[in-house]
Amino acid sequence: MNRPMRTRRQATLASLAAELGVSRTTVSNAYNRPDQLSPELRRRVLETAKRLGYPGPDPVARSLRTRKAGAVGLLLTENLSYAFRDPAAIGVLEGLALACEDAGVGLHLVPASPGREDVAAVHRAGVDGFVVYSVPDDDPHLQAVLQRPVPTVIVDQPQIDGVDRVGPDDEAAIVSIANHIVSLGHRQIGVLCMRLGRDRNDDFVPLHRQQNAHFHVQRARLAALKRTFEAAGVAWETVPVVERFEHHVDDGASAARQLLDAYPRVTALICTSDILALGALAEAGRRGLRVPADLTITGFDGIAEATRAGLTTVHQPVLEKGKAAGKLLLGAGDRVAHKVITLPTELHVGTTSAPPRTAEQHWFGP
Amino acid sequence: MNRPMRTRRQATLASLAAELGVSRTTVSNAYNRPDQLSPELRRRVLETAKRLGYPGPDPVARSLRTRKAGAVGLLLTENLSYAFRDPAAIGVLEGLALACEDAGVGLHLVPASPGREDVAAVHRAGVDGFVVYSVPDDDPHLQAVLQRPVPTVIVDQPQIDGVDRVGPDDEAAIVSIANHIVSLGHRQIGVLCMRLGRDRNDDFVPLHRQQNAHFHVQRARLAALKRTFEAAGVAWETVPVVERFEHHVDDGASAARQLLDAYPRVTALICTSDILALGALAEAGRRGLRVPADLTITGFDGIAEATRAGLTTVHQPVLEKGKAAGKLLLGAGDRVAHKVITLPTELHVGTTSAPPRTAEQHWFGP
DNA sequence: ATGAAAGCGCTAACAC
DNA sequence: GTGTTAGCGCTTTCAT
Repeated sequence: MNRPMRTRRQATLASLAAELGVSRTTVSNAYNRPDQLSPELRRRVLETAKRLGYPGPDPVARSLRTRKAGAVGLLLTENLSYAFRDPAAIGVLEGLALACEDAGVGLHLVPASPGREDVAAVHRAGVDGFVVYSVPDDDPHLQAVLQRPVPTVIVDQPQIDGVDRVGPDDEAAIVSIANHIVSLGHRQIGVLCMRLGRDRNDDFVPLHRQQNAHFHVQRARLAALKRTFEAAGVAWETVPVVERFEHHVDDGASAARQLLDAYPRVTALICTSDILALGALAEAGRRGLRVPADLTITGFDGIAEATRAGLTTVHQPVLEKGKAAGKLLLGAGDRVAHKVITLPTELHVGTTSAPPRTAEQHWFGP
Repeated sequence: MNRPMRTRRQATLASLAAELGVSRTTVSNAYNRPDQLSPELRRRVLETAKRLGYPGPDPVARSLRTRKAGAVGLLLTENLSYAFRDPAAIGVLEGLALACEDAGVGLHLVPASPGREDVAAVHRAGVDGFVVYSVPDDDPHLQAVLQRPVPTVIVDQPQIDGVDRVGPDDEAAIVSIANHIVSLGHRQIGVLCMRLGRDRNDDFVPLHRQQNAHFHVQRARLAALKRTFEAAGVAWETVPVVERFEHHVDDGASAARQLLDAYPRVTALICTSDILALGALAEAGRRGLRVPADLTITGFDGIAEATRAGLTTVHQPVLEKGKAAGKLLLGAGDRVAHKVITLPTELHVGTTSAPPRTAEQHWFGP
């Protein structure tokens, strides 16, 4: 296998045409519309191209002319490690990539860490549309995306009027978890949640922060929990909520530790992600708490590892989410009305939830 | 938050300039070289732009002019699910994405499933270079990439003269595993390996297929094993090698089953990836074989789950691999000589390897 | 500090 | 089946 020359693009479509003594159109057709010229001529063109080291039409020039970049951008503001280590995020990425593959278009990951307020990358991306995945509602990159005159689909959050969106039925999902917990009899609960804004707060979350969370999904989940538990007679102000900025299993563990240290009487820990729940599970083990006898723990997402661990959680179809976003975007055409696609979720009751030990057991127990 | 108009790009840099009664240069400068015009004029330009709904310079046109796409392509020929479900591959992807982020360039995933022989996507990608990850040496997409007049870096495989490459010291790695097994005293071994070519062969692997494998890495690993074991007096023709086309834990399990059914006297199973090894581990459990007392199992990669499982394996720095590839590509400039970067690996002896039960134990055992 | 001129490399009408 | 004509929207010397 020998290397082609790596010198600066020497031949262009025009020079090839000149060399051959034909028009540029003909050369262009040789590549793009084989049926528009005689096979013989086409053969000659391609052969000469090879001889001259002409690599075929320049993709950028073609894009300019055709007004199609052949790629969709993916905005994923969280720092990448956050995304690449969350199986749920990877599922979305895979689904989106699958949809792109089907359509034969590339998937362009936009470099946008939370640190760099540098929105230029969004402007520089040669894409026909954007998928935005789970960013806070005040994200400057998102603003920049919405400025671009191309269709956009948001996955999960935020919810923005007039912008296509695909996400799970979050409301129903979290309510199903909450009802499960309530009906088991739990009244002393605690909540572990993911970051609520772009600022770090690895601590308990006061009410106003819960209500002003910049991540719509987390905000909605907390609100739904509040509603459900208050309906069951639990005063939400008494429910401890602990937040973590990072999203690894260890963070779930430390959050659980912080919460249980301060509220040892809690009988159920509701986590807004499986990752956090897996950490909580580990922490429970470390403290000698039996799950679910001593402590009920629930997650959210339904990732494979959670299933293996028997976690009670709500499963959401992440792969489908990504696929749906891709299809929605690629089929956007000149659609007038915008679309919101809501995907179903499903409560999976595992082996980590059970009724709380009764008050008697607590007071007179072993 | 209100939606910008989604109508076809109405304003261009030229029309903006006309509207303002200034030259296009000035408008361009307002965006790209703020120091080249008076703050006052710049303000006017930007404001008018907003009023006219001009979204800023078109990225594709800019790319054509500057001859910089601001993105690197990633060719990942395997079907995406293969890649997105292998933690080692994800590590590479993350590392590469990190490097791109640092440099402020996008990462363009090229749609190229093995099914679609459609190489056009490679031609259509507006990128400044390519990273190719672990493809067979006869991959047509790879050919297409090499045709393009942009720098290319190959990760892992194949090895091609004159093309930059970054990969682990595979040779040393696999030899360290082999020596470990040999020195423990194993002589009855079996091997589980990943796909050796683009054709499916979920079965035992005859010698000629081993030697002609189109995946360089697998070929090299098998060759190194052969060498090492023959030096220890094991005739390689007697060593069963089972191949799997897919690469999930279940595939490792079924491969182990196939091998152990036919060769029950095997005392050590060498797997060319941790995923396969995890499957083998599961299968061993299913058969009531104790690991490592009854059966030694080793992996390759050092993924997190393997570490948790205590697997004896060779760890390779996947994140670094991706980062190195990105840096190499982005720093390529007009370098003359090509580079090969070899990353160190490390044998991690876990709890899945031990000396074999002696012949006596085999024959007169319980 | 601003403008005029000259393409970057290609494709799409439309004519022949 | 092949060529002619016109840009796509922008940046960049080089003048002024």
